[in-house]
Amino acid sequence: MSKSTRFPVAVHILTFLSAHPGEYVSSDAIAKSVATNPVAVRKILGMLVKAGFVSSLAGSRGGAKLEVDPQKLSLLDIYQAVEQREIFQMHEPHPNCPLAKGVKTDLQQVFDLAQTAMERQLAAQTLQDVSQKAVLDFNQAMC
Amino acid sequence: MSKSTRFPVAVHILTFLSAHPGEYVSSDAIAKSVATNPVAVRKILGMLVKAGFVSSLAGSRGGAKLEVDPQKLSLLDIYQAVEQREIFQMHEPHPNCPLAKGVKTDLQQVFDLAQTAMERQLAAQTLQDVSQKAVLDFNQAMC
DNA sequence: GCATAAGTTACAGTTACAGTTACAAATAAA
DNA sequence: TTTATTTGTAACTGTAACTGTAACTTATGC
Repeated sequence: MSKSTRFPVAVHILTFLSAHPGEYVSSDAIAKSVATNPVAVRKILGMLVKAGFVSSLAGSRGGAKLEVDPQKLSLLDIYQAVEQREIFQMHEPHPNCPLAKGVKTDLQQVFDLAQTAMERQLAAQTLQDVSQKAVLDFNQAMC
Repeated sequence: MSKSTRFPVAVHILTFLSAHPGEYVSSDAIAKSVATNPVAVRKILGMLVKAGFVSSLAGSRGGAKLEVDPQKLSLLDIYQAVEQREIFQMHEPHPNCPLAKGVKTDLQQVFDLAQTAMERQLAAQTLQDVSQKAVLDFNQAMC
């Protein structure tokens, strides 16, 4: 796979916003910390706005602002907002082969179990958990 | 991600082999059941040979043969043989930003926990578990 | 009006996967 | 020994996704 880094970038963005509570932060400022370009940041910010985690304001002195409590935002929430895909993807086996049918059914069940186990771990962590230390460090020495 | 279907295809291949114990099966026959082409099957078979799960024989009446007990081969074994990638990939944030550093460290830990939880589910299932029913169906009605 | 900034679209570059073709090497069977 | 079969591998193509860049529109504050 050419893998997406949308999920870690989204967490990074939200952490950045949580370090500036109540302020509108520009995609340009965020892009510097993430080490990417403002358009990439805005694309992901758009998904976070759709999910209701962030609000944005166009124009001078505009930007993005965190709209939820970092303690109440789980990593699973973030993951599902920006990365809706499932980990495993089934292939499309021969439709008339009974062996293929059996494999498909059983494997899909295992895939679901594995995905759920993974998601349970993400659900157990909040944005606060992963951003608290980072924000403290940040406030002592800005980028 | 453009996602790989190597893992489910590998399970399918191994199930097919387990339905023909002691026989050498050609990549062509397997390809028909998987609904792909023989070269794709041989590529994955090559990984399974490297992992020691399968042996192969070139030439007339050659093919691939299962070399392990389906009850002792976990889905995690198969997954790791054909799909070495990690689910989540970190981005490369600004090296001098303390906020970025903190996020990176904490997120990596969460990624590891989530990946481990997923792998534990795969480790709990054997090839036998997912192939048993399929093989029975298959022996009643071949593809 | 002007500067700033989000939002969107379009395009190029990169990477990964899947499928196909081709061919050398190995092996069994005639 | 010759022939047919089959693996193993390399090369190439097409497709899809992600990233980065540029250009443009829209919205807002000064």
